[in-house]
Amino acid sequence: MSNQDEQLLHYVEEFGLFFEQFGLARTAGRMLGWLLVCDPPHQTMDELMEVLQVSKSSISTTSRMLIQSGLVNKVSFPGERKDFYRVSDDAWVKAWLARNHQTIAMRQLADRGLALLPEAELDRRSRLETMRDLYKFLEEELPKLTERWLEERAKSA
Amino acid sequence: MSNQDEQLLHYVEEFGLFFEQFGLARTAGRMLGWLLVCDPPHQTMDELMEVLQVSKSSISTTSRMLIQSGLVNKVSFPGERKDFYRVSDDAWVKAWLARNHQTIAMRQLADRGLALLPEAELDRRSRLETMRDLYKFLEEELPKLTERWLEERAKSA
DNA sequence: CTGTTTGTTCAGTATTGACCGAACAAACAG
DNA sequence: CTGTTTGTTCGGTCAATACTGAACAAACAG
Repeated sequence: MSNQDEQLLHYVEEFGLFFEQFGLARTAGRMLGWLLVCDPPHQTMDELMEVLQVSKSSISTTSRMLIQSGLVNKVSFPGERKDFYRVSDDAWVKAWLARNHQTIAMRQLADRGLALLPEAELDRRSRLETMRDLYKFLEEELPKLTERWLEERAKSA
Repeated sequence: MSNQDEQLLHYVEEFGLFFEQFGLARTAGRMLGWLLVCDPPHQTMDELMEVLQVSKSSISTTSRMLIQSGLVNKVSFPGERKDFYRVSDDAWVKAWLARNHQTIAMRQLADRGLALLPEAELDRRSRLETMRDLYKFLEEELPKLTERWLEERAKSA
């Protein structure tokens, strides 16, 4: 194994650990990391098993999850029986949009709490209102930011 | 127990489950949820034990973590030996800032990967560049958004 | 100084979930 | 039809971790 491959594998581990912080499975992070640096960009299950040193079943389960979340695509080629996996072109926009959705969920959560507190108890409501106001603001502003990014991206391409 | 208390406890459970999604411990989410709706806003360990039905040691560990993350403050009162816990005034801004920091970490992660790939292999670098470009954009724009929020907040207060 | 209140730390337990190997299913080649 | 390739599903195992109870430490009251 070349020196560069060794460094890349180390990097892939780092990638796995990083995404583990966010509740993603270790293997999912590693697979994503490898698919970002591998050559060619599309890889088979066998190749992933070999590189990441995990079982076929892990690859199967993990890839299904990554595909479900939109970060990875399954690709096929004529005359080739194996499936290939590669990172989605818009993987990171998808990831970013998923986080925007979380802010909506936060605002909704705050609202559900406020619905349980009497209108009259102003002081008691203020904590949840602070929460709701921030996430409401983000709920409105983040899509604009995303839009700006997509435009800027389209221009430079 | 009143009907409202029952609904609130249900809500607190919901809160716990929601934050569990993000890797936060169940109890931490429950505690945060309760501290958002309780009356008065400051609560003792004993009260939290009673309401959340968890051990003293759990409250101790969990509160320390929540204080560490800046979401909760420890408060005391003259002539009162017990400690009180309450949600921090700027808890949600803190939470939001923590997420901004994650985008920085993402950009750095992408850059570390790019450092391992030869300058010449343009195709191979493009995946990581896509990742880095988005998070670079967010790294620059999110602080501006936060700033706007703080100004708006200051005005209406 | 003695006993009580308050909070932290630690060893043990239980639950969750990621991973593996094997059995299975489906598609294809000969 | 038969055997091979490819991928999924499922039961079992192992590791991580949240939680508990008990022992401990620290601060205070009498």
